[in-house]
Amino acid sequence: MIEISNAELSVMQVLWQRQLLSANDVVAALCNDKDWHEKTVKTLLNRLVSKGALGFDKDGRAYLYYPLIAEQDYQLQQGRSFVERIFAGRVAPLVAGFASQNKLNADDVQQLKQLIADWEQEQHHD
Amino acid sequence: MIEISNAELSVMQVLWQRQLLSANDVVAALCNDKDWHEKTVKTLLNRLVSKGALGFDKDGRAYLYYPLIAEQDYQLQQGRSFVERIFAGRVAPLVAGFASQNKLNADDVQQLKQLIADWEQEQHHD
DNA sequence: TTAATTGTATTACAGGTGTAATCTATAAGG
DNA sequence: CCTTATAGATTACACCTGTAATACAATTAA
Repeated sequence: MIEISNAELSVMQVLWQRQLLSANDVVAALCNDKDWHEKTVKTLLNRLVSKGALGFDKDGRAYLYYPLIAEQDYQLQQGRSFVERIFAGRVAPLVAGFASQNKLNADDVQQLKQLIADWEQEQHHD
Repeated sequence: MIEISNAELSVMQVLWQRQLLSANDVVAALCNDKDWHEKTVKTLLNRLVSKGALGFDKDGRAYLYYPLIAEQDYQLQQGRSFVERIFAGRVAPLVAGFASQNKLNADDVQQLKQLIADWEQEQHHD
């Protein structure tokens, strides 16, 4: 499994949102929030290419980067391994934590209800 | 915020389960599953003490270790920061991932329903 | 009382990470 | 053509982490 570090993840997130960006595009997108040097971002791009997380097409001298792994896949894999490590594999206690900190909103609850409904439907139809 | 590494976390988990264990107790508890050298576990104990995650009482020449941070606090903090990083702060998509991989069981669903009921109760009583 | 054992403390060392600076090759400008 | 700016490639460097080995101190055994 490809391991993506924290700083690298920020770069991936830019490219998950809009693909085929040049290094400078990525720098521009990131340096709004982050206070990173251009060289830092280029290092991260390089490392991500080495790791097989990004590919690129050449556009003259510059590269246009794109993700080689889908954000959803990454989220699934990370979610599973995180919940495994920290919550012994049970997701409900994590949600309980959010609830206890008032970090659930109506949207979340709506989505959760739908998930539960679907799950029960699935059970029933077995 | 205290940062606890992966290997260190395994040590913390032993001490969250039973406090006031000697280094050898921790080694014994861990070396059932993990294939770690005794020295490795002692290094981890040391690092955790340095980080302020563990304290100890002396028992003669040996130390008896105990956690200085509660597992629940750690879980809350990690849960929030993980969901923030990977899921833009929304917990429902993480649960959706579990559902999609058939990693929800009846217990989880029961707990989630209860959380939702409590949440709605809370809303209603505002 | 000296030697062996056993706890903790210190040191080791390679690979990953955050955070760049420098090198090198090429395209663009004069 | 020659110089400069600029793209990616290579190198840097300190700190963290996984994974111990070695050093030191005190207790126990002989």
